[in-house]
Amino acid sequence: MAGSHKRAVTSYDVAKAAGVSQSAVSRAFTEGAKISPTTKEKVRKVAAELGYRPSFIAQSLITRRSTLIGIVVPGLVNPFYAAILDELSHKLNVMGYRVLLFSMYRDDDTTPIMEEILRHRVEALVLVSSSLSSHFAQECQQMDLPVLLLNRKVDSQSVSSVTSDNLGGGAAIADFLLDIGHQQLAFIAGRDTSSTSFDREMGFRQRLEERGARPPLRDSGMWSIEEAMNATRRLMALPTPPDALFCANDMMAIAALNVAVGEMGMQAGRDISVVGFDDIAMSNWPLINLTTWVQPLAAMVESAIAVLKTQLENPQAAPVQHVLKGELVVRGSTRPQRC
Amino acid sequence: MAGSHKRAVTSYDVAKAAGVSQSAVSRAFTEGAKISPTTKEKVRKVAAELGYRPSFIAQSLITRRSTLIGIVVPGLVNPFYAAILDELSHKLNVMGYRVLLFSMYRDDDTTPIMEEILRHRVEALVLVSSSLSSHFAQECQQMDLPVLLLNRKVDSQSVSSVTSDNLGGGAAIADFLLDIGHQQLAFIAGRDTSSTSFDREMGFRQRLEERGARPPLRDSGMWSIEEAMNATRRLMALPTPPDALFCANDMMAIAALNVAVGEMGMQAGRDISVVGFDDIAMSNWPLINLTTWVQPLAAMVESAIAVLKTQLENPQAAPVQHVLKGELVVRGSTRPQRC
DNA sequence: CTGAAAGCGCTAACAT
DNA sequence: ATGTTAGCGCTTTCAG
Repeated sequence: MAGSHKRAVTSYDVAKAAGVSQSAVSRAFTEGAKISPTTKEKVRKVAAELGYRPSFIAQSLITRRSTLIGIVVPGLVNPFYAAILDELSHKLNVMGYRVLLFSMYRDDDTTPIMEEILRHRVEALVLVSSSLSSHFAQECQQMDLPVLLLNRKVDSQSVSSVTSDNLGGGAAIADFLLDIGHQQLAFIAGRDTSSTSFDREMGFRQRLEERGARPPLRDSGMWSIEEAMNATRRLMALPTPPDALFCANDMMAIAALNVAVGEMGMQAGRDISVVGFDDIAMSNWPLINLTTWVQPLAAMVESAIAVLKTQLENPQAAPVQHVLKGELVVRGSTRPQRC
Repeated sequence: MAGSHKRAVTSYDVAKAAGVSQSAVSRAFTEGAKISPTTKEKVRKVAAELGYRPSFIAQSLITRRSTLIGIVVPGLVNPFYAAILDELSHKLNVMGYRVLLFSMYRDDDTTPIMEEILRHRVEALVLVSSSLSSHFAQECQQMDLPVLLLNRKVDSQSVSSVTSDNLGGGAAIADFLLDIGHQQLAFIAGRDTSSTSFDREMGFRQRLEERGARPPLRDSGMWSIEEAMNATRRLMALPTPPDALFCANDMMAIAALNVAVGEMGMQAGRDISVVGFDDIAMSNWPLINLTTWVQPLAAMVESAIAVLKTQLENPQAAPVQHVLKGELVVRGSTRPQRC
């Protein structure tokens, strides 16, 4: 009979086999339940023989706790997201939660995914680098469902978020590039809808302006390797090409490096300076050696967990916006301090 | 009251508000159910106003279908695994399944995770690059739960697996390295427990032997960047260091490149040849430019999906072992054919 | 300490 | 086409 699974062993089956009531079986698998060691042992033994495992589904229905946390990530090709998911899911597992994963493409509509997630009665929802319509934000709030934006924020303060100081990072990079003597800067943006790209650019531009520097050239890499390579090619083909490139994330900076160094034969740190944002693992590899802004990934995940914990304990807790600070790490892709 | 979520809207609430029976509400949300367009509209309107969403939990309990697929990955720092998970979860979502994710460290014991997964009544289980105790293999089979090993196989043919031709890949790399004139080869292994590393090495060694070449030097990188760098340092410090390195995966090959090129100032493709296995995205970057064996990731995921589909339709279907073929892609990290 | 009974939110016969 | 009823597998009063 196609598609028909064998019926799973139920607590009732165990009860019958062990000669006890069904509730005894339940108690045998409930920490701190009133049950004699004797029957507990007996029940557990029979259960093991029969291959009984309490169903989370039935349990969830009655306790109204799914122990599920929904996580939405914008794809996993960017190692930064992969690393976040890795950390996050581990910590959540340790806390006794299971992860319901939704990997979506950047331009997917989140609405159907949100509907799905809510139908699963997740106990909390983490959106990594993606946003939430105000409609759902409101709805989640109404149903006391904790929602957390990680590495993304929205204007309204009604939804919790954990980000790093994108504005400050952009500004520090402007300072750095100016300090080492660059004249013609350029910015390669992520997507226009992204608060992170926006803030990084904003911080960058403002500091440039404050210091009376020329505004940067600009192109968009759409957060994609391919597009960032194209953007780099376009910028370098300009009549007055930039002598320094600030890319909104490491993946795009590495793409720029691949074009400038790999394709055009330039030497990074001499002919051109390239700066990224994130500090993904490979940026530290000798072969890449990218100067970048360190987003404190571990701290961000830690903070996310902390926020989740308080919201889980007290659903009425007010949303919080955490902004963690990062730091510039100077490597070989930028030229040394001018003498 | 801490921790108490607002009770979710139920079909009964909607029924009352819409002046219909509870089953009418159920039918309004069931494709192709016998219900008049009029009441369906009415119910849906009221449901939308109340924010009603059918509970997957209650649905699962009664239909005995969780629409959940468990996926176990050995961490996500290796982009190859991240890419697999990305592909796989997308396709599964499209098929109407949700993904329950478990990211474990390589040396974690899978037993507690397996227990958890089974309690969720997943409809199938995919283990990426990790193995299954014969005990669970048997238990899953008994309960008609499809299990699939992806990028890993076990000796017993009782569990389905999808791999690429690791043996053939290792052999082809031996041929290639010999053909371009290398004398002293070395192999950097993954973990000893890994069938993939084992098969790649086996194919490599056998071909070397067949062609009367010296057996390779050997060290282990434990699938880790750090360890692979250490292994490379050890090998290169030998009295007769190797002139060519075959690493059991791309991450370790890139680590080797980082040491040989970045640290020791060698030029890859001239002073030494390095070959990887997987063909992760970054291996194709000009800055890395790694010669490697292409594991057909898309085809492997496709095949995994196909296997899953048949097993899902017919739980009694016999396990299958799919071995897909890959191909060598020659890039700059190996020296050109000798003239 | 243990069993009986109620019911979590829903689907699927079964009636009407 | 619609309502009524009986569970899905479990936790949790409530008696005993």
